Amino acid sequence: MSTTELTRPERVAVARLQAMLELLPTALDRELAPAGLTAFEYTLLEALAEADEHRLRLSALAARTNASLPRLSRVVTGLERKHLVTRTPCPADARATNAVLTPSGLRTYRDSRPLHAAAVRGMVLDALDAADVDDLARLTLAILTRLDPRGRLTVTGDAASAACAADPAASPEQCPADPPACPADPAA
Amino acid sequence: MSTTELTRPERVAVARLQAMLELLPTALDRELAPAGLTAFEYTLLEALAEADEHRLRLSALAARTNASLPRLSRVVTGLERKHLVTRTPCPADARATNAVLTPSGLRTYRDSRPLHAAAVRGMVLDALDAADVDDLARLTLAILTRLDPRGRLTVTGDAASAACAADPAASPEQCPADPPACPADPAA
DNA sequence: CCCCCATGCTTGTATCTGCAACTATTTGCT
DNA sequence: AGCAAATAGTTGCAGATACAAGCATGGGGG
Repeated sequence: MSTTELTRPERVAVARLQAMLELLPTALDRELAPAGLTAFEYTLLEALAEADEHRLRLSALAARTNASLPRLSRVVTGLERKHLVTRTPCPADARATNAVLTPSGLRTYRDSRPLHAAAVRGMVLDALDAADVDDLARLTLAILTRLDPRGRLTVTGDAASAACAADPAASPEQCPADPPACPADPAA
Repeated sequence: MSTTELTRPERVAVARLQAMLELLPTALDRELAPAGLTAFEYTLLEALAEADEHRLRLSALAARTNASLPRLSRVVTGLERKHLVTRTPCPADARATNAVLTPSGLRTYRDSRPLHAAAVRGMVLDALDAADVDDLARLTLAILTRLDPRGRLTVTGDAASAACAADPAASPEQCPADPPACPADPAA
């Protein structure tokens, strides 16, 4: 196992992985297009819908969705233009901004869920049985642990923390909550 | 297994897959940056280096790399600007254009291989054992078969054809060769 | 109390990508 | 032949992203 040459099974796996990396994101976006959303926008709405008060700091949202802050900022601007979210300043920290799901945004998210589920089923899950799904979860976790955007995964090194960063769908509220979770209700 | 709701293991697997889809491509590009290449450019050079006479029609190149023709055209233009490939008209079909690897391009590809291998190892393979690699190959094939860019995979439906389209690294010369492989040497 | 640095976010710029429209060439049908 | 449809590539245009720079606020030492 030299450091330069890959074995044949490795080359096969990597080539297929690369093909999937090339095809899956654009295919997902196309299937979600009827809802007027990109896959990434859907992910944002999902994160907000699951969040307490439907409200999350931009940096927290960026961390959960593995997006850079510049990117997130612009996408949120786009969602604001569509009246699906609003920006509200954080009373506790004037630097921070909360993204808040509007009623319309929540409705859009809920309306899009079946479409999203169908897309994911049609392109990924229908090709796999239950054991395959477990394998997929295992392999992706192993790979994600090595990708480690900043120290979010390896700082602690424990599987729970890794699973948290990788699985916004699993149990988002039990995560360490990167920032101390900005106060939610300024009007109360 | 209703058509709307996903099970929890499914959500976990999908969330991790999505995270990987978000992080892996940009991470690969960053690791390959020292070579002055994007991951996609490297893939193109690899395909040409493995091709007969280091020469491939643009449409064949696009098919092998799962890229759209417009995208490929522009990237090839970029590689031409760097003197890594040249465009040569196909004598047999005046519509077609061959991309040909220059000596400099071949050198660049060979020089970049260790860097690419190290990147792939560091971000993917080192996280997996031999059995995991097999699982990865199996899962990605299953998913790719359902993605099916045009009918390239399912037209025949047999595993060999699917493997061919998904595995340029496996045995590119045994593939059906989408176009009849344009004549190579106009000067001979 | 003030200065320095870290944090949170936004924006300018360059590049990339997809889609659609367009040109040129080949193929098939009559 | 002659014309319609398919194929091969290129390009205009709009939208998206990364990187770097910039701006404002917060948190500590001196």
